[in-house]
Amino acid sequence: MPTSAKREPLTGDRLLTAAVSIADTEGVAAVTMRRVSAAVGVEAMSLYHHLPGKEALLDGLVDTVVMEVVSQISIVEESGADLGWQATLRRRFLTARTVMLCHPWAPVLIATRTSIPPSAFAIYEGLLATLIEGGFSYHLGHRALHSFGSMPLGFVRGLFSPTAGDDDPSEEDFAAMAEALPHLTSMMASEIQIHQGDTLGWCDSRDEFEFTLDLLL
Amino acid sequence: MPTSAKREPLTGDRLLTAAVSIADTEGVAAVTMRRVSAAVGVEAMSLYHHLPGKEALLDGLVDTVVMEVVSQISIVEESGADLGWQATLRRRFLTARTVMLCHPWAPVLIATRTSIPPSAFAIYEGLLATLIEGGFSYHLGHRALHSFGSMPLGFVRGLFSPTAGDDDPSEEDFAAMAEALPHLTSMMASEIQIHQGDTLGWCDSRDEFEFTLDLLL
DNA sequence: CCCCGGAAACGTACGCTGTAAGGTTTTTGC
DNA sequence: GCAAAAACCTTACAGCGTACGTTTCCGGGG
Repeated sequence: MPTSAKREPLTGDRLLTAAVSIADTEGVAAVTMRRVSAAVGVEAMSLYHHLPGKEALLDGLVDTVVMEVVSQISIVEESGADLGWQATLRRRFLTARTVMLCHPWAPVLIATRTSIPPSAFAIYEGLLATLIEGGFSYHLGHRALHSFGSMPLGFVRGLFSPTAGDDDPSEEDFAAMAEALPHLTSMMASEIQIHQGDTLGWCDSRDEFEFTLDLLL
Repeated sequence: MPTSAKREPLTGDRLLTAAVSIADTEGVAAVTMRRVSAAVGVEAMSLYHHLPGKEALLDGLVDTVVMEVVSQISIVEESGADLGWQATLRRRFLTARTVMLCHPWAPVLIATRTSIPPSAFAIYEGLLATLIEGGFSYHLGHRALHSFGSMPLGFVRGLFSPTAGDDDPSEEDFAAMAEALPHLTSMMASEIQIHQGDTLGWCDSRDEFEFTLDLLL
C-alpha cells in the first residue's frame, strides 16, 4: 500500500496508545524508546520495525491526539442541526480545547514538531468548509484560518498561567515588583478582587479563551 | 548581592551570546553544554559556576532574545510622538516579529519553557500601560493581553508555513489530496493565482500577521 | 515428515547527552 | 607574600537514540 502511510500493521497503535498513556502520567520527557518498548513488553530496538525513529514516534503522538480531536468533534456534531458558522466554529474550538486539557503535553509537543500532522489537515478542511458555507471567499477564509492561530488545536499560550511557582512572594519582593511593574500589579489586584473566591481561576483559561474566540468571530 | 539575580559576574553573558550564535547558526539542538563551553574556550563543567544547569542556559537564551525585543522597541519608540494606542501596539508587535525572524529557534524554545522570562514581564507591562493610557479598564486590558496571544513575542503558529518539504507532489498524490480536502486545495489554487509571481510569500507571514493584528485592534 | 527462508524480536555496542564529585590552577584581599 | 576564594579541569556515570549482528519463531514446499 504505497500511496498512504498505514500507521502500524500489527502491534502498531499499541505503541502509540502506550506512549500516550506514558506521556499523560509521566510527562512527555518520559516517552523514550526504552520506556515505550518496556510498556508494550518488548526490547527497545524492536520498535524500529514499526517506526523509523524517535521523531516518528512523537509525530505519531500528536497525530493520535489530533485524531482524538477530530473524532470528538464529529461526535459532538452528530445531531445535525445547523446553527450557523460562528456557533459551529466556537463549539469546535471548545471541543478541541477539552481534548487538549486531557493531554497537557500535546500543545508544546505540537509546537516543536516541524511538520504538521496529516490529521490536522482534516480539521482545517472542516473549518474552511464551514466558512465557505457561511459565505466567506477563499481569500477571506484563508485569512480567517490564520487569525484563529492555534485555536483549532484548542490552546493559547498560557501567559502567566501557573504564576511560575509563586512560592510565597514575601512582601518585599512583591513591593519591588509593584515598583517595577506598576500597571501589571494594579491589574492583578483589581482582577483578584473581582474573582475573589474562585481560586486558581483568576487568570487562566476558559473565560479568556471564550472571550478571544468571540472577539475574533 | 542576594536580592537580585545578577546574570553572570565575569564571563557570564559571553556564555549567552555564544549560545545565541550557536543556536542561530546550527539550531537550538546544537546548544549543548560541551558545545557552548568549547565556544567560550572552556571545559563543560565550568559552566556550572555561572549557571545551575542546562535549563537555566535555555532560560537565559530566551531571556536574551526577549531583552533584544525590549531594547529594539525602545529604540524604535525613541522619537516620542504619540500616535495612539493601536498604532503603538501594532508597531511594537511588528518590531518583536522582526527580532524573532532573526532567531527562528526562539518561538519554539519559548513555547517549551515552563516559566516565562522576567524580561517578558517588562513587555507586558509596557503593553498594559499603553492600553490603560488608551482608556482601557484593567479588566478589559487583561482580556486584551490574553487576546494578543503570542503576538507580543512576535510570532504566530506557522500553519502550513514551510509546506512541509513539498518535494514535487506528483500529480496523483495531488489528486488524492484534492479529493480528500477539496476546500483546502481550492483555496490554495485561488490564493496561488492571486499571488502568482511572488513565490514563497503566498501563505506565510507578514501580511497574515498584520491582518490578524488589525483585526484584533 | 522435515527443513528452511524470511520476518520479527533480541543483545551488544557506540557516540552522545547532562551532571555529580573531587582535584588543580589562577586570581584576589589583606 | 600568603592564605582564602573563585574559576577551572579531570574523571566518571547513567541514560539517550540507534547501527549492526544474532537469535527465535512460524508457515509452506521438498
